[in-house]
Amino acid sequence: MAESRSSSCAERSLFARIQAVVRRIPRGRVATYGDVARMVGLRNGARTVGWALASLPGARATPWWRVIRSDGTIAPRPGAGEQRRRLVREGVAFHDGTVDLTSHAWRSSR
DNA sequence: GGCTTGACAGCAT
DNA sequence: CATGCTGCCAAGC
Repeated sequence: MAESRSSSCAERSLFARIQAVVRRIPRGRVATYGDVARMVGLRNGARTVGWALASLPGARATPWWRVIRSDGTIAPRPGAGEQRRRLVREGVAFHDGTVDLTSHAWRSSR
């Protein structure tokens, strides 16, 4: 295989791919960084996903707030409070500051 | 070219 | 249950 990881038919930057995946998350559901990473083709690129979301130009229509940690907690970053507020507003149930992934973990059909 | 940083995940202590 | 270290991927300097 000549292709390494990039330079393929759909040469979309990880940036665009990650955004696309995050946009696919239905309202009232959440996904973890590791899950999103796998959806874009990375096995352990959870950090890469964080990098992409952190680099978001302006969020636009990217529901970054639907992306949380694998523990069901929210990253300790400025705006985490708002993130939790948005999730709650969408119908996500929090349990002692933790999202109930058992009920809200979004499973993409790959 | 290589080192550092970053919205992480998983395992060991 | 809390803390620490390592592994992985990409961008910035």
